[in-house]
Amino acid sequence: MADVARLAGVSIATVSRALRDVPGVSQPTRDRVRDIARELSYVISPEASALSRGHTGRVAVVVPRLEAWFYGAMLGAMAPVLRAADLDMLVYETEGEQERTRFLRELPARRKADAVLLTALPLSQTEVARLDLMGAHVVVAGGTVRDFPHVAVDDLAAGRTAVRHLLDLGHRRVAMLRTNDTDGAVWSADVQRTEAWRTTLRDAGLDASDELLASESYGVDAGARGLARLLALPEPPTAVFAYSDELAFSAIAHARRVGLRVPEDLSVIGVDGHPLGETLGTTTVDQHVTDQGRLAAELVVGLLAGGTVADVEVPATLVVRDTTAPPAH
Amino acid sequence: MADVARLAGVSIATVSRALRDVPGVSQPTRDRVRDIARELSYVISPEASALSRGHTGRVAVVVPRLEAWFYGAMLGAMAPVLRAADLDMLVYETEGEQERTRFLRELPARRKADAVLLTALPLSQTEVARLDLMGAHVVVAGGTVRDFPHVAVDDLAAGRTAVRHLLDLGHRRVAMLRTNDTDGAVWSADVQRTEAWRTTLRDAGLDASDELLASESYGVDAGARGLARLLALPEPPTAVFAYSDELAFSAIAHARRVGLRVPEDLSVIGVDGHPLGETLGTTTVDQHVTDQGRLAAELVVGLLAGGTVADVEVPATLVVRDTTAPPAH
DNA sequence: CTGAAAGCGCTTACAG
DNA sequence: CTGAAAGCGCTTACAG
Repeated sequence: MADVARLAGVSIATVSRALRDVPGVSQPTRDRVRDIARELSYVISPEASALSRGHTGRVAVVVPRLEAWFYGAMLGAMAPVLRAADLDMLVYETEGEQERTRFLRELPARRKADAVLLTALPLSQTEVARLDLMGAHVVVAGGTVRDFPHVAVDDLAAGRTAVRHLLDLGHRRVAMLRTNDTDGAVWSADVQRTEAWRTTLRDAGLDASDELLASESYGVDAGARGLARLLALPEPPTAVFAYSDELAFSAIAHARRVGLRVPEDLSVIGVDGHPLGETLGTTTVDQHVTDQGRLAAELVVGLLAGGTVADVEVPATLVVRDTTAPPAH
Repeated sequence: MADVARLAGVSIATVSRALRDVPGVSQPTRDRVRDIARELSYVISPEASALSRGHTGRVAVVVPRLEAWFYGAMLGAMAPVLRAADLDMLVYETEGEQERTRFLRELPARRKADAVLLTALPLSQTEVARLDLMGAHVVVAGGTVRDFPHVAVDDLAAGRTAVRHLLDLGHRRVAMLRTNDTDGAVWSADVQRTEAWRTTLRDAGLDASDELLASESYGVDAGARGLARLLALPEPPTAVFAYSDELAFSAIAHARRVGLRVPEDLSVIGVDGHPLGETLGTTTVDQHVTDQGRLAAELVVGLLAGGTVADVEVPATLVVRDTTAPPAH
C-alpha cells in the first residue's frame, strides 16, 4: 500500500479509502490510485484489513462429512451467494464426536469467521450449549438447532408425506431405513423423520416397532445392509421409507440383487431430490437442497449486513417416480 | 492476550510463546498460561498472528463446481489432512470463464492463503500464465497444469485401459461421451482421455471420427443427451466410453429407457470409481479420487513445511462389473 | 478532500 | 527463561 501511495503521490490513508468504496476521496484521485494499484497487481492484505476493521469477511461452513451428495449440493448453492457478498467460504468437516468436540472446544471459528453455518451437523446437548461461545453469528441449514436462525424443511411433514404415500398405495407393513453414526449427537431432521414414520403408522393402526426401524452405520452400502436385515424379518415389509435418496439407491440395488422386483415386490421412497434419482427413476420427497443452501447463505449475508433474520421454511414436495406402487398381493 | 498475561503475571510475549509450541518458556509458566487461557476461552487471533508471522495458515481449494461427486470426494479427502496440519480450508467455486478470470485477476488467494490447490479446474492459456502472480504455492490435483506440482492418474493410460477393455470384448464401433462446458479452457484429464480414445481406436484400425465423440454441455442428463445423439447415428456404436461415471449412469439409464439392454445391446464404461457405481454395477476405471485428494493435500502440507515436492502418479485400475460385455451380434 | 497518527492483536529479534 | 519494544499492513477518528 505504501508503494501505491508513493506512486500516486498521496498518503496511505487515501489509498485505503480509494480502494474500498468509502467516500472522502475525489474521483480523479480515486481513479489514479486504482489504476496504479492495478498496474502493481496490488491487493489489500486481508489480514491487516481484518485486524483493523474487526471482522474477517469469512463465513465458516461446518459439515459432518463432505463426500455425501447433500453437502456438495449445499456448498454449491451457498458458494455463489457468499461470493457475491464478497465473503470467503471456510469449510470445516468435523467427522464424529471427537472432532466436533475439538472444533467446538477450540472455538476456532470464533476468530476465523464472522458467521458459522452449521449444515446438517448432529450435535450433543453439551455441544449445543457451547455454541454461545462461538463469538460469531450462528446459522443453521437443513434442520434446526435450539433457536438459532435456520433454513429447513418441515421434516415432520416431509416424513408424513412419504409414509402416507406408501399407505395410500395400500402398504400395511412399512419399514424405515436410517443411519446412526451420530454417537449420542442428534440432528433434528433425523429425529423428526423417524418420529413422522412412527406416528403416521400408529395413527393408521399399524405396526411401527423397532424391528421395522433399520439403523445402520454410515457407508455406501448402508441401505443394502439395512434392507437385508429387514428382509430377514419373519414378516418383512412391503415398503421402505429411506431417510435419504442415497440410502434408497443402495436399498433398491440390493432388492434387485436378491431377486425382488421394485416396485412390484417392494416399494422404496427416499428423501432429498438427488439428481441421480431422476436418472434412476426413484420416488422421493424433494427437499430442495439447492434452495435451502442458497437461502441459508442469504440469511447469513443479511445478518452480517446488520439486517434482521427470519427463519425460512422450504416446502418439501413428493415426487412420484418408478420405485413405489401398490403391494403385489 | 493482555488479559491472560495479566492474570498469569507475565508479559504478552510469554503468553504468545507459551500458547504456541515455541521454546523459551519454563514448563510451569507454560502450564499456568495455558490453564488461564482455557478458563477464559481465549484463543489467539488468527488475523493478528498471520499479520505478524507473514502467513495465513489457510489453503485455498479451487474447483469449477461443487455439486459433482468428484469434488466432494476430493474435498472430503483433503480436509482431514489439512486439519491435521492445522491448516484451514478455503473453498472457491469458480464456475465458468468469467468467474475464473475474475478470481485470477483479483488474485484473491494471493494474500488469503499460503497455497492454492487447483482441483480439476479447466484453465485458458492466459489464465495459466497468470498463475505465477498468485503469490502462493500452487498445487494441482486430478490433472496437470504446466509444471506445477501435481497429483493425478495417467489419463492417457486410463483412457487406453477403458477403450482396450471394450475392444478386447470384441467391440468395433466405440463412441466417447464427454462434457464441453470449458469455454476455451482446457483440462489435462479431458484432453488426454479423449486423445486416448482416438488413438487407441485408430491404432486398431477403427473409426474415431468426430461423430462418435459426443460432447454435451454439463448437466445431470448430459450422458442421456449424448447417448441419444449417438444412437441416432446411421451406424450407432455398440459400446461407449464415458469421461466420468456420472455420465455413464445417465447414459445407461437412457439406454434402458429406450429399450436397449445393457450390456447385451450396449456396453458402457466410465471413469472415476464413484461409490454408486458399485451399487449399480457399473464398469469403470477407478482413479482413486480419495487417494488423489489425500496425496494432494499431503503435498501441500509438505510444501508449506518447506519440504521438496515430487509429483505423484496414482494408478488407475479397471473395475469390470455388469455394464460391459461382448457385443450381441 | 486529504494526511498524521493511534490502534487493531499478535510475533520476534534483542537484551538481560 | 523472560520482558520491552518494534513491526506486520491496514483503518479510522481527528484535525485541517
